[in-house]
Amino acid sequence: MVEPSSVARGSARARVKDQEPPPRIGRRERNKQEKRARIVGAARRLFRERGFAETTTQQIAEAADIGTGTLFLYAKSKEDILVMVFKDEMLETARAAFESVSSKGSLLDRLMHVFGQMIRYHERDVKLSRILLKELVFQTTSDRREDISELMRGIYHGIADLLESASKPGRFKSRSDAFLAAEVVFAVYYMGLLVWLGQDSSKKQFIDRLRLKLAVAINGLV
Amino acid sequence: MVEPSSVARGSARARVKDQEPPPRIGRRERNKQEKRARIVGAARRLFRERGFAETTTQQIAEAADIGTGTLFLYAKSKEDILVMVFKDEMLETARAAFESVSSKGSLLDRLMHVFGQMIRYHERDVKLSRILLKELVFQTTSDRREDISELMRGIYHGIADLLESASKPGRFKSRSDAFLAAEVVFAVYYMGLLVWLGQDSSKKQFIDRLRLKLAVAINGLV
DNA sequence: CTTCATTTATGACTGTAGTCAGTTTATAGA
DNA sequence: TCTATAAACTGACTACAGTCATAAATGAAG
Repeated sequence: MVEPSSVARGSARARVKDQEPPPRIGRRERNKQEKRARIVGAARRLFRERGFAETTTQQIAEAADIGTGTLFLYAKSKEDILVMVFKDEMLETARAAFESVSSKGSLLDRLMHVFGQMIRYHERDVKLSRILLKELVFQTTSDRREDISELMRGIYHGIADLLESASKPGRFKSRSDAFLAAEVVFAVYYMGLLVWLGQDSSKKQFIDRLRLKLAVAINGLV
Repeated sequence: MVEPSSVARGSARARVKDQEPPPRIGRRERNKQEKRARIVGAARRLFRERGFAETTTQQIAEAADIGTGTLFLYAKSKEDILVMVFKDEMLETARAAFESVSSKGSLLDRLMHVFGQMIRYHERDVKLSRILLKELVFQTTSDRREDISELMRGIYHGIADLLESASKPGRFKSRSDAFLAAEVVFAVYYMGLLVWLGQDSSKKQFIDRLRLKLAVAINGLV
């Protein structure tokens, strides 16, 4: 932007002379990826530092060193940016939560361990997580939908694994049966989480109540 | 507004002479209520006719014959108006659904009857319901929160009644036990609804899957 | 290297939600 | 009745998300 084009060309030439493998296929693609990364990075920092409402798309664009219009080539809306930014972190959090679950303990304990980890993640920035979770169930763009179903698939698989390993062999006729049960478990968690983040009631109360609800679900309602 | 004050005074006098009980306490209050009703009426019509995004707050204010600024004295945001407008309809729908449930049939059938009615309500305007349900779990203003917990209480009570009448006497130690189970049931319904409204997958598939999930929850996960 | 077509980038611009300083209207007290 | 105080109202205004016509960059073909 400030840099004269001659200098830019020069550095490009220099790069070709260096030992890098031929960047032939996809300079465009690399530029795009790099720009996307800059956007995500800048947005994450700003959202964390100032909050969602207090960050303007202008500021994000500026911090990512791109034009305002360009930002909306990478995300359809401000909310879209939010999901784009935190989806990976959430997926990673979920993965770590499932990995760290001990094979000992009851099914309920294991589920609570997993959800406990996730809750701790959201606890770090309640205000932000609130908006994030609200947007997760309301995605318009197909790109973002793909992100979300990746996240959901991961979580459902994890829960289904837990359920299968804790129930007697014949309980689930198929994987999709276990998936169904996983959806039930997740629904209970997610709704509770939304309500907790909405009103800031105490974490302990939320956790205790979640445990009770999951126990009810596991053992049957009637 | 257009009316000269003398005429207004005259009519006030006339009213006093009539048989109406002294309207002393609260002319202001009545004006407010009337204005609020106009806002809700106008907003409902416009949202239904044109959709949420396509309706501007200016249009609502105009249709309700009030200034732009006044609108935001009655609702904190456009989303707030949406909830304000449809909360009553939803409560009424829920009430009717619980009332029309037959005392015959399994618990699952009865639950599905209730949810079926609610689903039919949302089916009328998927796009609008989608935004509405998204906002329901994300209310900022205390007024709106009150509205929503009224709605929720109503639904939880209804479900709890169904659960209690369908289980053997000692199953629920207290009403709050039944409430807990009701929350589980509702979470499963609500999450399913959100996903259904989000992607427009077929209603039949949604209903079938909801039935399966509720069966799983009723009989226990493991 | 030089077209040319296509993809990507840009920032001035637009429409709208929400605010606020100033005004009007209701009520209570004299 | 008139006056003072507080509540309710107002629309010009502001700030910001998102658009769009135009420009630059890229790569393919000659």
